Amino acid sequence: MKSPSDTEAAPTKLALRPDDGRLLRGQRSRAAILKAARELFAERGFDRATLRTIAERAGIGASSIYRHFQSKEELLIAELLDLQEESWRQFRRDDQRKAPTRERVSRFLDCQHALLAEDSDLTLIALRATTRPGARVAAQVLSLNDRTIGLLMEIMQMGRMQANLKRSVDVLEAARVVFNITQGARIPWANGMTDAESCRKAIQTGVDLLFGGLEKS
Amino acid sequence: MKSPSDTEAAPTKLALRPDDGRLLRGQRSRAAILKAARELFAERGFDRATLRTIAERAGIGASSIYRHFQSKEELLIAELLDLQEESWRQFRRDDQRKAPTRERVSRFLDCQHALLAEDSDLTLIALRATTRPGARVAAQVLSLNDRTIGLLMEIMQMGRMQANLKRSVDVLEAARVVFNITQGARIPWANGMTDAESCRKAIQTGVDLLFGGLEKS
DNA sequence: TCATGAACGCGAACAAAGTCGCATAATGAA
DNA sequence: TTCATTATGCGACTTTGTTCGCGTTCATGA
Repeated sequence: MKSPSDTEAAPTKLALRPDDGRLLRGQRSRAAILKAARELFAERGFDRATLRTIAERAGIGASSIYRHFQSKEELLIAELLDLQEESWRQFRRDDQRKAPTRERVSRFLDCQHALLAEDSDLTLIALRATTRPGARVAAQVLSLNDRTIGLLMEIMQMGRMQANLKRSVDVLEAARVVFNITQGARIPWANGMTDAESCRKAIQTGVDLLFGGLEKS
Repeated sequence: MKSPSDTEAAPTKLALRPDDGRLLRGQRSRAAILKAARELFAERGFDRATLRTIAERAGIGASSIYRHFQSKEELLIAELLDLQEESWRQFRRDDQRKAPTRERVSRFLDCQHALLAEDSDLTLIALRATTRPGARVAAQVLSLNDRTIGLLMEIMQMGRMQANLKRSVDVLEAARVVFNITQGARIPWANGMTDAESCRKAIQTGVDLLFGGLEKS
């Protein structure tokens, strides 16, 4: 399910149309574009899939894509949003809220990894999008990241309450660190320097390190 | 018929020319390009600085740039390489090898931050470069990252030896985590979501968390 | 019925990175 | 000198994401 723009900073739209009308045509097009894009991204990878090719397969003109998306990257990001939702759903489905925090975090990351590991372009383009300050994709990815961090924070906050973690821990910062560990570990993987499994292990090792700490106590 | 000497041992140059000749012209051009590029990047930012503008200011043709660099991004990366060296030099200049590991790491990161904080494009484009698998820029940045990680590892290894850190710590992984913390913290900053000082604090907080660990002992 | 306005679609055009084939210049060998 | 070689330079061209202006469709309100 998606409702990406709840409040559109609305300049007060003068006349809202009911959900039916010529919007249907638009929705069909949007779906066709996304389908074609996902296929072509899977076949050739993001950079080799041309907007003109995508448009052709979707049966519309290339420039029409911009009626529905603001940039090529947004085509992939739309997919990433869906995938993240899915991974969170999977996590929640059999999450043991009373399990040790470290374990819960670990499972959360594994769920995410399992879905991302199927398509390195998702990671890559999301990262690239964050190097476009001001663009909508950048904001989208950044806000997606914030949601991920929020979920991690939630888990860790619960652990802190249950005296599972140190009282002094700043859960927001801790969640950020965990998130950064995953992001960092995925870069070499997305560049083909390591395989998905090494990436997963790197993430888990990093999390273990963070939980245990480095200093002698 | 032709190019019989194109065996596979590429590194062996078939016909070495002395260091002087028309190479001088090339070196001058290369320097002029870099100078023009740095100026224009500073004036307008990376994305708004056009290769043709850079070429014009450097007094050569746009396509000639590709005799010296493989991509626009490489123009910035060259600068980043210099800057990193400089930051390491600064760190070493008054590094106290006997100081607590946490402090040394902290200082290392501050040195790095001080130089990077002056130009967010450096961070941004370096990150973007890592989303171009196969490109030379990607390899350059990745290898630069590895060097940074190596230095961090060196510091932490020393700490481990001096019983400053837990024996069980995997210093390579720990160094990676520290590095990832810095990378992750810089993304919101480069996107204008936070200022340089918040970025610095985020890094330091993250490192503190990592050193102390999350779990109750 | 007809004007209105909004969402959609399209081809042409633009911008800018990157490629190609050829020209030039400098060097050493014959 | 002359020739071969090689680094450098360049303008025309290609590619590709994106913009623009104009046309089309269609629900609504008078």
